[in-house]
Amino acid sequence: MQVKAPRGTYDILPPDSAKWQYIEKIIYETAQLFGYSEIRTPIFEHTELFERGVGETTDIVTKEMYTFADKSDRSLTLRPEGTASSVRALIEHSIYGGVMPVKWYYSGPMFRYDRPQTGRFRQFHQFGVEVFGSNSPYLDAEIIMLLVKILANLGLDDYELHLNSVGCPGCRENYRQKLIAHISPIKEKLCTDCQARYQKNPLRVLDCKVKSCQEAISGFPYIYDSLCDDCREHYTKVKSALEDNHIKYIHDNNLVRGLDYYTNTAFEIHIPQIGSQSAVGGGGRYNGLVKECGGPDIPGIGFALGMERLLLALDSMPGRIQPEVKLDVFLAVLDEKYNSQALQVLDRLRNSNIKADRDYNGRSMKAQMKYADKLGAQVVILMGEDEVNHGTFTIRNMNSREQLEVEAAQVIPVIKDILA
RNA sequence: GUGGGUGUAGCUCAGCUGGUUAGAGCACCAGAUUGUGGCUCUGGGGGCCGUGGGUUCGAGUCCCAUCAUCCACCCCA
Repeated sequence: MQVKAPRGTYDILPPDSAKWQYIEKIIYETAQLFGYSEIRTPIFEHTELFERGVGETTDIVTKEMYTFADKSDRSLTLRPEGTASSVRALIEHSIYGGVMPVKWYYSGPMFRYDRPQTGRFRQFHQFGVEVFGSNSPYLDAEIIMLLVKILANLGLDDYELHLNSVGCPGCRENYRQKLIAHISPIKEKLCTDCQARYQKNPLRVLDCKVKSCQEAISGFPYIYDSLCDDCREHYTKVKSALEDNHIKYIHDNNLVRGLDYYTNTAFEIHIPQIGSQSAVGGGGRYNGLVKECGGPDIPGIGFALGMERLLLALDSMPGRIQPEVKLDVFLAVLDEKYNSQALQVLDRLRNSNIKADRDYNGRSMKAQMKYADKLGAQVVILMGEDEVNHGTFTIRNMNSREQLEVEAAQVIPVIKDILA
């Protein structure tokens, strides 16, 4: 049996690869406009990093990691997300000793052993940003503005921005107690998952998708009401900054992030029309994470975008992108004795920044014309006995069907004129 | 990890209640007189009918398993 790509992985081939290049370019340029610089970290890390950084009780760590032992029996893990590596790099290179805040972006494949589904793969791609060294609520607002700007530049405007604050560890403990107190009396009404987890992490019950749980918890206290003065003030400033900048958001009391390290501001972007995996991006503040990973006590905030989901969203909104890699010039070589000479002609065209190609499979002239048409060539250059003898080339405009014979030296200007 | 759907040419699919050399459209290649594309016509190449078992005189068609894929749950980006 032939070998296929492993479950949950896939190949990105033309013409789809052009779509990827298109959205990557827009995203990187937007991030750079906001003052971010790129980092590239390893695709695998010590398993311990993710256990510490992502949280040992999370689903990601407990059941979704690609963990393996190398030949020296080190336990390594294919990265399931990008924040932990960023934090590790920040600490390892003592970046916090320099100018703060540090604004980074990254992009690349992530790995999670999940059941594949629409918008969910085992190897998927994320773009993310991280900022270290500032606790300003206006930075929270700016990072959300970056996220919104990226979506706008991609032509995506039909989305929902959900916002909440999960407070600091103090608020959370306070809230946890309140929640447990409220859930305990009616725990029989909850699904088995929630019954199992409400003691340890009652926050998870809030965004449980089971209807009966949602019904059971209606009227329950919100974390917003348990925020301490500092956290409440922080959240209020974030909201008003967004309002001042005309960013529409939905305060979502049920939004709690799945990763343990989040504090204060949490946000998610949803595009419902792409299916049940509607979260295109999400992030928040993680003020305790750097310290937790062995660094100094400095705050951080970031978000990640799911590239596959962005593509799904763009595909669901027709006409958003149609990047075509068309050929400028096709060189039809009418006699094989000019094969080598033809390469020189192509070289000259390409040196003038003209996208040019030719046939290598011995096609007839007619077949070469068809081939040129399929490649989307705007111009065909004919190179046959007549032309070579006269020191000229015949240039055919494929759109107007006009043809003219020009001196060798005039070929590039004439073609540039047609392409312009 | 749970539930359901689907696996026939590169792609989209047809193949009636099991019956002889497995089809269509699109795509690909070649022709329709001399060195000319998009339309049309003609011809051609290409399928261990996902894989492995089983039932049967006979299986693309029925049964089981397995793998893959899709949809949803779960989780998340």
